[in-house]
Amino acid sequence: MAYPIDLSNFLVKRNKKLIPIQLFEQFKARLVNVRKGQILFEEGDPARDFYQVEEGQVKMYILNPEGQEFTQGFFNPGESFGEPALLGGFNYPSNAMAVQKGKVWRLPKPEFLQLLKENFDIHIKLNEVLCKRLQYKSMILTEVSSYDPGHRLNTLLKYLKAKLPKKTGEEKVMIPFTRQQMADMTGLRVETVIRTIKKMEKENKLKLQGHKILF
Amino acid sequence: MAYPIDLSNFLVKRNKKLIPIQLFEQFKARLVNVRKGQILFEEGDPARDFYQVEEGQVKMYILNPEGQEFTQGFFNPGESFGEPALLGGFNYPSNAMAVQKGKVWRLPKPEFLQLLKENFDIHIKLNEVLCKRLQYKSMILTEVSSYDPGHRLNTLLKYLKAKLPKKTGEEKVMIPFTRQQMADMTGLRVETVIRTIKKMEKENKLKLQGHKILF
DNA sequence: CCTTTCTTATGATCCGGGTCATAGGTGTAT
DNA sequence: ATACACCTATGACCCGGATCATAAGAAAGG
Repeated sequence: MAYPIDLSNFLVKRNKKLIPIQLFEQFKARLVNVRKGQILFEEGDPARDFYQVEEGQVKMYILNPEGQEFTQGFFNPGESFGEPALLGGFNYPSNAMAVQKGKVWRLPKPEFLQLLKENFDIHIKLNEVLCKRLQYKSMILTEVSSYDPGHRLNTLLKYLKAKLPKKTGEEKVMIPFTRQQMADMTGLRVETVIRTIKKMEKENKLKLQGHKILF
Repeated sequence: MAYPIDLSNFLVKRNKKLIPIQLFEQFKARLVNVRKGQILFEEGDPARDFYQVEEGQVKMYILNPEGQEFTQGFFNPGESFGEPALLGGFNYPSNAMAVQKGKVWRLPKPEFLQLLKENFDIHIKLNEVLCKRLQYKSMILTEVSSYDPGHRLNTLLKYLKAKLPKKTGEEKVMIPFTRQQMADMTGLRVETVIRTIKKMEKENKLKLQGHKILF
């Protein structure tokens, strides 16, 4: 289970709205309030709507029978989620949960397709989003399939650093994730992440400020 | 290195052409001859063209520094490849090699975008392809990150079985892959695949006919 | 304030799958 | 027929990360 800290700026650059509010309104999308911990859909559910976060944060994840979680991704304001199942025509392969209280746009598939048809630029942006997600998955897959924990975490941190907004002047960024969350993203155990992070500090691959990771 | 057996019917249903020849001709795409083993692009190359297999088979893969291969996918006639980098705007994260002699369509990005703009149905089909590829990656990622070899191979075989053309009447299909190739697809070692396949036979999860796997 | 619940942390143990060595089987090319 | 390159197969060994136990720090909520 995730620790409820604020993860709001993360995994994809902010202020990159796929679909603007005005278009949602034109196509009569619904803006739904979600409470913290609310499940939006579960593994196996059929995909009928397009979803985009307006406020808050959504996590997609799967649990294996032993209860271990693997995080597929975090989605922030302006970002859509669940499109693969919608456009690929299959049931959701994972769960979606609101990490915190917020608002989410829902647009039924037929209206969504019409919207794409009438807005080529958005359709192209959607392609871009899907492609970047494939890139992320390929990267993680490569790591998980053949590298040791140090390499895996290094790659994850590098990726995060590139996505996080950089404060001018400082060359290191603070990683806004707990070790448990990094474990869930890389398929490692929390103890392994803890030990590896310590080792990486000794090797000067990162700095620790209290428990916070500077990379 | 891959063993040059015929893998022609595999991983995605056949006869599903994304873009028909007539459209390629209309947009003045080039039909390029490729020889067996030819590299079409390599990790790090910028993505400038859209590719679709006309004849033969293309493999995308990465090699880690120790030389171990991880297969990202096989692409058969009618299937496109390399679109993520093209549409996501990043360099190729992996290599593409012709597994056998064949022909490949190449269409520069600007013309490709124009084609999509004028053909909404193809744009939607492209989305579907990308989404299914995401589905496959998520599946493999889930397996690799938290399951044992038996579970991983079972999932891979289940997936393959669903994609392979089924002969009516028979409930088992023959898996057209070597153990090395299955290892490259699941991130396992060939010895582990061999041992696990044998164990699965004892557990009646599959049948062996000589060395061929019936699932 | 205190309690709860999540965090980070560290040591001990264990075992599954990687690694290495060796060998026989199978298909293709010459 | 022979050679070669890749395949399947099996045993021995080992090590890295999972697992389990335990505990102290930090944050959230009443």
